[in-house]
Amino acid sequence: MKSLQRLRYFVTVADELHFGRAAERLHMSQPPLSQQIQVLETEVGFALFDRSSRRVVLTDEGQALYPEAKRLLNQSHAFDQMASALERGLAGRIRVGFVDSAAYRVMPNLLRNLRQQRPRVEFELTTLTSDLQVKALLSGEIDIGLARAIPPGTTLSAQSIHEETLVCALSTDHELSTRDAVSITELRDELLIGFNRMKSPSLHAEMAALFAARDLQYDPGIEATEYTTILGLVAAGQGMALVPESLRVFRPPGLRYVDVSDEDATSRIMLVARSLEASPLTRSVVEAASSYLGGNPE
Amino acid sequence: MKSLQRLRYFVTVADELHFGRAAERLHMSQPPLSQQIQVLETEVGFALFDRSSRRVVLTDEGQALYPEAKRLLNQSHAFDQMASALERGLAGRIRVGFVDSAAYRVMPNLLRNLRQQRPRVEFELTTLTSDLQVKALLSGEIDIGLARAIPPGTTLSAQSIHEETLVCALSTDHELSTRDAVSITELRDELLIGFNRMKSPSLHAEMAALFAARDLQYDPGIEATEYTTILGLVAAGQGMALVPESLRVFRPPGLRYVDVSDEDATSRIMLVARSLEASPLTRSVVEAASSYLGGNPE
DNA sequence: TGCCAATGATATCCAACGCATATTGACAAA
DNA sequence: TTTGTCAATATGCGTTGGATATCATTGGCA
Repeated sequence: MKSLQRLRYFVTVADELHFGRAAERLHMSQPPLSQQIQVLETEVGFALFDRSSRRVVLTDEGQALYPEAKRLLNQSHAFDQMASALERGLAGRIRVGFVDSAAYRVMPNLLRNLRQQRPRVEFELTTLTSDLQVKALLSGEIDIGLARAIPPGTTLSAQSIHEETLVCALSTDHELSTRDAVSITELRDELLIGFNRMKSPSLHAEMAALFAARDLQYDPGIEATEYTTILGLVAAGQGMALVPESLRVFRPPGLRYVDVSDEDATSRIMLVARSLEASPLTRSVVEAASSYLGGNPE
Repeated sequence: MKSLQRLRYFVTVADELHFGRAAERLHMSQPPLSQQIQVLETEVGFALFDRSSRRVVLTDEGQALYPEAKRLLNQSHAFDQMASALERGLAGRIRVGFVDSAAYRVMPNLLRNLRQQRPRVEFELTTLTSDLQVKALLSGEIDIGLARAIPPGTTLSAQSIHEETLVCALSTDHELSTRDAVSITELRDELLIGFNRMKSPSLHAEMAALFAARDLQYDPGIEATEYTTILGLVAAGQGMALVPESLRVFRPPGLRYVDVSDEDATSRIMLVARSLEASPLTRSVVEAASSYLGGNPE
């Protein structure tokens, strides 16, 4: 097929069975329409219409070709739709990095929401620690991050998308395990398990700040890089830890969660992206994600 | 989408990732190719390629659009295939009329063969007596007929596609029913059941000629318009009949078939079509059908 | 560091294509 | 026979898409 335009002419004439009316619908005059149909007929090698000055009908071949032409025009429309969606950032592939602790509540909820709002966007998911997300964003390996803490002074844009209270995870053997709630100051002499200060400096710093506000030192005796590891160690009786409450879905034997009474004992999940140089797609997805704003359906 | 040509350019450049080579493959020079890509990029509203003077890569959006473009080009190719098939008579819808006695052997075999040779042709089948087929052909109601006898002097083209011997169908009560074979002259005084001479004059005439060659009168006492009716009457003891041997598949109780010894006691099925004014499709199907020539797989 | 080869973009020109207007030709109804 | 309708033909023109020539950028290499 040489020209989609001619095909539109064919379909329109086939629909109207009248050159004059078809030309009108196509916003053109009748003679060139007749010409273009003739051109198409020589292209395919047979007559598409039987026409007298009184009536126009499709030939058998024209009838057989009509649905094929329709299909082609539909496909052309689909192409335009796709191009338009891509232009407005409503379609494409976007790479998302997220902390493993978001995998159980925040990420599933957000993803369900995004898939609904941006059905033509494909998401490529990777779990990364908060600090690795920053690196991956800056190097272009991911487009969006869901991090718990980001270091200050980057060129990244960030906004809180979900906030939750911290709870204290401790062994069922521990004397505090029967309490309804504990305060951070009560943890002064406890053995804490926390994030690796080399691999996750930002998260470590956030906890340190929480303790410093109470003139306490945050100095975990054991360090890990994932919440699941930390919880495993707690269950094994190696110490206690402050973790976001969404981690409560983990209930290994020997482990108990106790509320933390301090108002500021919270952890936020930030939506992070390159502020400059963000593609329309990224911008569009960030916009869709921020309208979600941590709503918690369950 | 405005132009399929531009889309071909896009796909080719995306395949080669090199404007010079792509232009070569497209049998054109490089500058207009660059131009057309630029035109396409303004049409869709975003860049399709990231290009330096050293290397060309698809943008994310270009990558997302590529499969859609491929689909569109595939559909275009399908359209061309269809047009070409229609032009050469390899596709379309063709209306076939056939005598009911061909429904049991000739028509199924022929149809199986045709579907294989012309997979894109749709067949619309109607049973019609030989003489009605002639009328339907001339009025354009059918395109091809499978008839046992056609009147002389029409503008129709006809060729034998299947020839079979006649057998004598008679009641098991009849004295000849135990014979291995009978000759036509032996039927001189028998009560015959034959075709209606008004509704099927050609078929009647053919039988009459067979008898006349032996100085016999063909004068059936009972007339019908379908072989199945005739056989039913024979089984009911109303008389005997000469029928094509393919009717032997009908074995109602009380009916027996006996060979006819006369060499010329045959019936042919003719492939009939309008000789002038035949569409390429009809011509093509006639050609395919005549190559089959009554081969009898079983 | 500076030159060269490779490669895509730009400039300019021209032929072909597709559209418009005006007119003709065919055909059916009054 | 006339008239009205409708598609086809004739002619002219602006736009598009192609070619050739040239420029600009960049990475490799001496």
